[in-house]
Amino acid sequence: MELKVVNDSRRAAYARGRMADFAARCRAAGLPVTPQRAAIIEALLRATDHPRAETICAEVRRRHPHVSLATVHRTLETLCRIGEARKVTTLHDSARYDGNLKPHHHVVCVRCRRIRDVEIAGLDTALGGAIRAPGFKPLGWSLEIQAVCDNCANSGERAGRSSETSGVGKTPHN
Amino acid sequence: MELKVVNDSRRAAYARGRMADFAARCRAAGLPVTPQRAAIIEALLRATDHPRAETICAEVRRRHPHVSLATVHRTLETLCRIGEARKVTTLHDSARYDGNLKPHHHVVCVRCRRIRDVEIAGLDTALGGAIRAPGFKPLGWSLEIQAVCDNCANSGERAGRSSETSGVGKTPHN
DNA sequence: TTCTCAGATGATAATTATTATCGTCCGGTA
DNA sequence: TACCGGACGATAATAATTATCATCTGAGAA
Ligand SMILES: [Mn+2]
Ligand SMILES: [Mn+2]
Ligand SMILES: [Zn+2]
Ligand SMILES: [Zn+2]
Repeated sequence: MELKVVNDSRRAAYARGRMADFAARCRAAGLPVTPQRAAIIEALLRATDHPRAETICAEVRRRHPHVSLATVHRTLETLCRIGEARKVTTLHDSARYDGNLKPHHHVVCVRCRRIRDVEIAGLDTALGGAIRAPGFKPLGWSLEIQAVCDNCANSGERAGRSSETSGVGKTPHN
Repeated sequence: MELKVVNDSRRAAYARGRMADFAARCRAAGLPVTPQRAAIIEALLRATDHPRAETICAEVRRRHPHVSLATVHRTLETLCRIGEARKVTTLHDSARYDGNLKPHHHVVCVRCRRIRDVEIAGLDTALGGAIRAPGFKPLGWSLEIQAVCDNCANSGERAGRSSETSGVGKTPHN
């Protein structure tokens, strides 16, 4: 299993491609194309470090000093909803603790935020030899499986917060 | 690669074992053994769903109605620091967004919270066939590698928040 | 082009989670 | 049993996010 840190040099081309049809994709999603939205996706695509709302806001304000931080928050969630961005941190709202010290991984229900332990035989052994990220000293790793639990699947209701749709797509990984 | 949801039935025995030497391990870490600490670790070990501070507080208050929520927060962080618990959510403090829609994973510096993209050839293919968690409909997954970046390793300073030590251990996974 | 309006934005208040402060209390040791 | 440093409870402060609401604007209709 080969690990490599993604090369920044390809980002520019990727970003340009994404910006090219951004307006069209907005309209396809039924959203007006506002200058704020364009500036925000542009800043997000330019960033290589998975920025927070406030960082993006600061970046956007260099050209559009009037934009509100609330708009940046709202827009980022909107971009996640229409699949133009994703949230790296699916469980950032409140800290969750674990008393189980044995190596294991987690499956998370994106609706009710239930978290259950899972063991994946062979994964840790396979990764153990492969994790050599240049520029970083690895300490450990954890796999999070995003899912919908049977409870939530049956009852159409949402027990969790608003972020069900953000960050997780249909395709493997997000 | 075989995935299985961890059986609850083994939890009771595990919890009993952990409680047995909890006092000793506290003293070994130089911490007084207070009734609050015992009650909190007990509640955490009893829980199977990776509770939040407030949930644990509610549970603890059934027997000790006087405990403060602040103490529960403090104690959970302390337990993480001495390795009696861990935080499932290493990046819960503020949301981080990603414009890169291509399947990839992340390496996170536990000090400055820098997040970089990594690609791990073969991982997604290997997991794709294996992810069948009973009770859950999987939507996707993501691997987070905890690490210390070279910047932080050199400068002994901490640029990030307090949670460097919590949640991540020396051993693979955490 | 001008008109119209649903929805977007900005300003700001409210909410939520967490951490800091500080006076009092107590576990551990002599 | 008396002492002391750290832990606790109460509460204030902070940080991130979300809600509210008056105003503005993108985009289709005329
Ligand atoms: Mn767990
Ligand atoms: Mn990424
Ligand atoms: Zn659920
Ligand atoms: Zn760092």
